Amino acid sequence: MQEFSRSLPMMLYRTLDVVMPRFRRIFNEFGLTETQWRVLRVLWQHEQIPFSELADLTLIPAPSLVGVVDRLTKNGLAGRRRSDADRRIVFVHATHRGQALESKVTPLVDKAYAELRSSVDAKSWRALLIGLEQISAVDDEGSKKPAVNQ
Amino acid sequence: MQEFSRSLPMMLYRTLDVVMPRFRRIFNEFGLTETQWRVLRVLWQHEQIPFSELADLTLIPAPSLVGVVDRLTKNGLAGRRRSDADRRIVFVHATHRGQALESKVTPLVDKAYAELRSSVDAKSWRALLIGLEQISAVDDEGSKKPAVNQ
DNA sequence: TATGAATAATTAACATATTAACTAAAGTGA
DNA sequence: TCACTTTAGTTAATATGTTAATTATTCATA
Repeated sequence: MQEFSRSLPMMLYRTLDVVMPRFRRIFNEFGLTETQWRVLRVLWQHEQIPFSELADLTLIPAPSLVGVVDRLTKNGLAGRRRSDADRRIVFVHATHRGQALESKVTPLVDKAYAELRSSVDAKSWRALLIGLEQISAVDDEGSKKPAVNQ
Repeated sequence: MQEFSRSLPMMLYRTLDVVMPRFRRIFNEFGLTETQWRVLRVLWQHEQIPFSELADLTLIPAPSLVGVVDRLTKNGLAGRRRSDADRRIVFVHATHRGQALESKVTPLVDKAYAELRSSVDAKSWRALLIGLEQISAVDDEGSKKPAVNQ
């Protein structure tokens, strides 16, 4: 695998290590973890959303998401309602307090994101996102779960 | 932050979600976790290495690495020796059993890596790595720890 | 309509991440 | 040499990730 530290996985991890701390500092100011913020970020654009869709959109594995929603609920930021049509489905939603956070956190996050983006030239930035898009479109032959668009 | 699912962090996480499962399946065949493999991968090229350097090269935070080395030690794959020159420093090394794994795991990992790489055209692959390199060179103004090259 | 397959969410067991605090050892200067 | 600071590794508390198994429903169909 060539230079280990230059392998794709290590480059991805290193990039996250450089990029995320600035965002986590913001989240922590509001008593949120990064994962909790990802959940709220999605809830803010959905009146309510099935648990499994929430897992897909946040990229949080379902077993982890159970605990995340538990803690958001305990902190009064989110809640659950079981579907009447299909009682297996659980809808998750943001409470008023959860919704109120959006206007406070979002500006700071947007600002940090703009700063990050401006620290790299536009062409490289675009090339990077396109490259990530391509790789993440590669499907894993060995995994059991078929791709969504299959 | 534009389309949330197209933001850089989410694209990075999604890419890892697509890329890593194929490798983890290999590691698991040998009773290794991904993190344990990253440690061994580095130990295989160092007779012994200071704990803090191991943390830097594997990108594993020190508090996590303590437990990882503990478990590798318990499984007879690695060990610790405290430095005589500076008794604060702990050297980590692979045992014979740990070293023996290299020739068994590496071919499978190399093969999976080659397959992944061949699933994307060479130009995009290079652009991607260059983009990651640039972003990971951006230093975080707010973080306490100064960059190594400062 | 009873029954086996499929689905959604959860639980369980273990490993790792995050942040802060702590201990032991070494370096520093009065 | 003593008090102060720094460094390396570790511990602690909490949150999340990974895999496999479980529970409750719903589906499909004989």
